[in-house]
Amino acid sequence: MKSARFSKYFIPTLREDPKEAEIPSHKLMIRSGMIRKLASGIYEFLPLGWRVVKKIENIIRRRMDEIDGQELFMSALQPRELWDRSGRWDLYGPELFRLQDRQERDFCLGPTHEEVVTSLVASDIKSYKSLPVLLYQFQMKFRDEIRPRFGVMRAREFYMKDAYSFDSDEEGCLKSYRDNVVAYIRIFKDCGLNFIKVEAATGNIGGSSSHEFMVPAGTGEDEIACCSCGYGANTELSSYARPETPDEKETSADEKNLEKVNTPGKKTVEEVASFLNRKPEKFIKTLICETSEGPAAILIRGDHELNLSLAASRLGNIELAGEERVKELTGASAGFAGPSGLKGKVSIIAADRAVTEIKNGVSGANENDFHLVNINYSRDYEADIVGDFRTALPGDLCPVCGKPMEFKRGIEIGHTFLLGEKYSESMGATFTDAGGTEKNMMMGCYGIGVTRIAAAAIEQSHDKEGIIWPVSIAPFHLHIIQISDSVSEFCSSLFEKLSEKYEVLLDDRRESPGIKFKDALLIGCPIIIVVGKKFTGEGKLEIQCRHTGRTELTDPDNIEEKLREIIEI
RNA sequence: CGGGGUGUGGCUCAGUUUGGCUAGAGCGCUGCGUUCGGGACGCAGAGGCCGCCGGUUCAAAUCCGGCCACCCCGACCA
Repeated sequence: MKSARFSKYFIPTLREDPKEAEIPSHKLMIRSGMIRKLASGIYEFLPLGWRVVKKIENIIRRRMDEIDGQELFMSALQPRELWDRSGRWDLYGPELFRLQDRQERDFCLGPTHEEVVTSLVASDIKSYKSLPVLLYQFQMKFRDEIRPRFGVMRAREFYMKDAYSFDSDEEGCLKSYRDNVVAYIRIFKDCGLNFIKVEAATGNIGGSSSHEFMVPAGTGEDEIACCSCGYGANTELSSYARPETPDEKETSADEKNLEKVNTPGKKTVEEVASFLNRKPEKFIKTLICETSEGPAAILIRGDHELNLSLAASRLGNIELAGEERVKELTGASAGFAGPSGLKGKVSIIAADRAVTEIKNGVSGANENDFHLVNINYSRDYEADIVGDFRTALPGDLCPVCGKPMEFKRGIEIGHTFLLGEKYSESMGATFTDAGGTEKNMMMGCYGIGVTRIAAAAIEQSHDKEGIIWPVSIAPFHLHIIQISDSVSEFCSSLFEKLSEKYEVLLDDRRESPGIKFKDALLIGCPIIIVVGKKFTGEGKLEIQCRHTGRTELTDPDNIEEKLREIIEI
C-alpha cells in the first residue's frame, strides 16, 4: 500500500476519549481516527482503519488461497425464499435484518451466507468430479444485535471472511475442516495475535463439531475454560470433572420440615433469595424443556447455569419451553416451577449433582406466588437422572487430564463449523458419485471477524499513550516525525527513499512537536523516525521502537540497514 | 424488551435544582504574529433552532407531556 503525507491524509485524531467508548480498543480506534460511528453499532472505516482491515484481509486471502480456497463475492441482500428453504427465516429470530422491496417481497441482509452459497453450488455442481470445492468471500454481514457494544467488536454491520467447503464424503469433509483450521492458525499467527483454539457451541449455524479461536482479553465477551494439556472450551459447553469436595456439611439428620411460603411476584432466583433472605446456592432452578423423549425438567443450583451441550448429551436434542408450555406442565407461570410433585407431569427429571446435595433448599411450588423452603432430595423429590448439567466453574478439573482448568475471558475472532449435510439436505445440494448414486454434499463453514481482529489486536497490544501495532497489520510500517519546516527537504527525500520498501507516514504538518509525538504514539506504527535537533545538530536520525520504547541514533546513510535489523516485513 | 443515565458549537463539558439580560468554558477551526523536542503563546475571528414536537408562562436550555437518538446494566436464568 502507498505511503502518505499526514498533512494531506484524512486522520482526524482526538485528544480526549469519546464518551461512548468503554474499552481500550474502542477508545483508541476512535481517537486515532480509524473509525467513526454513524449509528449505534454501525461504523465507518476511515483511511487509517481501512488500511488495517485491508492488511488483515490480505493475510487471510493468502492463507486461504494456500489451501485452495477460491475467492468469490456473493450478495448481501438475500431473498426470503432461500431462507424458507433452510427453515431459518423463522428460526433466526429478531437478529435477522428483514426488509421488503416495492412489491412487498421479503428480503434480508445476510448475517451469514450458508443459504446463498449452498444454493449456488447446488445448481451448478452436479458431479463428484467437481468436488471438493472451497469457496470464500469478504463481505459485510448484518446482525441486528440485541445490544451493540464495544465499537466494532459487537457491531450490527461488520466485515467478515466466510468460507464454505463442499466434499463428496465424510473423510474429505474432515480433511477440509482440518485444512481450514490449519489456515486459521497461520492467519492468526501472521496477524501477530496470541490466541487459543477451543471447542465451541454451534448456535444458529448448526452442525456437529465446532471450534472457536479466541484472543484472551479481560474485556472479552466469552468465557473459556482451558488446560495446560491443550484442552479448551467455551464454558457454554465445556465438560469437566468435579473436584472431590462435597461442600455441604449437613446430613439428612439436619433436614427441616417442608414449608410452603408466599412469594408474591418474586420470580427470579435473585428476587426470591433477597425476599426470603437465603443464598442463591440454596435454590433449585427448575428448567422446563422439550426433548425427543417428551417434556423434561432440568434442575440446576440457583447460582449455576445450565450447560445446554451437556444436557443435550444426556437427553438428546433439547429446547427450552416457552411460558405457555411451562404453565401447562407445572400449573404455574415461569418462576414458580419446582421439582416436588412434578413427577408424572414431565417425562424426565434430570438433576445436576450439586442440586441433590442441597439441604433445606428453596424451589418453586408449582403454584403462582409460592415457593417451597427446606426442600430435600429423596425426601421431597427424586430425579430420574443425576449428573453434570451445569456450566464449568473455577475449581473444575480438565476432562482430559484431570488437572485444574484455567478460566479466562476471550474475544472470538474465528469460528469453524463441521456442518455435514444440514444445508445440503435442505437446499438440495446433491451430486452424483462414481457409482451413479445421488448424494448430499458434506459441508463445513468457516468464519473470521476481520474488523474484530483489528479491535482484538489493539485490546491485546496498547499502552496509555495509544496503540502498539503488530508489524503485519500496522497501517504504516514507519512514521516519520518532521519536527520543523527546516528539515522538510531532507524528510521528503527520506520519505521517497524509504517508501520504496516500506509504507511510510510522514508527519509534515505545521504543528508543534508535542502534537506530532502524541499522535505518533496514539496511531502506533511500529517504528517512529524523528528528524529534528539531533539531525540539525549531529546529523543523526532517531529510530524509536513503539514496542520496546527504545530509541537509537543512526546516520541517515545507515538507516535502511538499521531498519532491516529491527523490523521485518 | 425491563431498569438506569445522557442529549447545549467539530470534541469534552458547565449552566437546568430555584424560568429572567446578548448561552458559556477548555480543546479544535480560520487569519496575523511570536514560537518550534513530548498535546506552545498573544491578538483578532467564525461557528449553537440548547435532540424533536407540543403545552404552561409576560418570559423556557431551564417547568410539564409526548416522541426520538445515544450510552450503561440486565434479559431462554423458571
